[in-house]
Amino acid sequence: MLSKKTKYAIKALVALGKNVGNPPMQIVKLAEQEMIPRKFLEQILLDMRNAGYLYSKKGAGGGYSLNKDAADIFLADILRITDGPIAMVPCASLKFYRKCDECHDEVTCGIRKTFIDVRNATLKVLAQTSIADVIGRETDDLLVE
Amino acid sequence: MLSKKTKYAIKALVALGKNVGNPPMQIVKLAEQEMIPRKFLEQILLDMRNAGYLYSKKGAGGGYSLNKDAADIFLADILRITDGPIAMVPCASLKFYRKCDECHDEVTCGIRKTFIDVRNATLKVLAQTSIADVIGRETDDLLVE
DNA sequence: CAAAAGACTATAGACTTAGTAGACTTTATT
DNA sequence: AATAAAGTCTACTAAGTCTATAGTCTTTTG
Repeated sequence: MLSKKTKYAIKALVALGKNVGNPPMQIVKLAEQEMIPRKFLEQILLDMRNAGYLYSKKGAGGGYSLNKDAADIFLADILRITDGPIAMVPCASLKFYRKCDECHDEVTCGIRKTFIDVRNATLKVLAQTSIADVIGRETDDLLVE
Repeated sequence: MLSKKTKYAIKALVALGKNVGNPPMQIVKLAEQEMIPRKFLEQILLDMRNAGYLYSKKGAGGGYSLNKDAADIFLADILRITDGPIAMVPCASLKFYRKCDECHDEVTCGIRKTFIDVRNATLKVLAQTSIADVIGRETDDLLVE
């Protein structure tokens, strides 16, 4: 399951993506608008900022804005910051590889092979879906009608 | 991340899959062989049994054996028993659907749409990979050489 | 009847997640 | 220069989940 942290992160990025062109958005406003606990959001935005996805400005008139094009921020990268590995077992992880405690012979492990397939399938979606795509999909239905 | 419970469940099923044709296997033996805490394994096997995947026999000479063909036991079903939903968000789950706390308008939610894609991609692998497949893949490398 | 095995329920401890608190720093405005 | 508006950073707490263990009960075999 996706953590709330990750969901909040995506929602915040989506909101900031829609805010492009306007002055930066304050944490408080973002928190209210997206119904995210303020201090929790604060931490999440910090992480996103430290990872280079957000630009922040202190002081009066400050706030947060995207530091990259929304089309260049991919869900896979966000998930890795907030939730860590995308693979379901550490030994199948691309970016957070770790030997499984229970595993004796990794080379012949049938479980591992299967979960590498799962990881690849998941990544095919998440590494290609950007915040811009998520925003685009929100209005899909409206466009069709 | 897959829980230990799920990993143990898969390992146990694989071991029992290899044991087909022999007398049923006792919990203690299975636990030792697969290095799984005995009482924990006990619970897991019970779950699998109650879900119809295992047959158990009490008393002297008793133990556990598969109740279905290893080719008819799919990882997706096992994961659902041990870890619950396969989707990363409840609102994208096929078997454990639940509205997301944070979600206002599910119909136009771009996040949901993306994670339905992820779920489908994951399921495409997990719902088609059986315990027999996992066993088969263990020896893949040996066959190639 | 005794021993072997599984069935079932409860509980404890460790870890993770979600959320809160507070003190500090930078910037803009007056 | 003073003040207020904002973000930064670290620590902490509460609740929940996961892993594992313990103990008692039931069934089956010899």
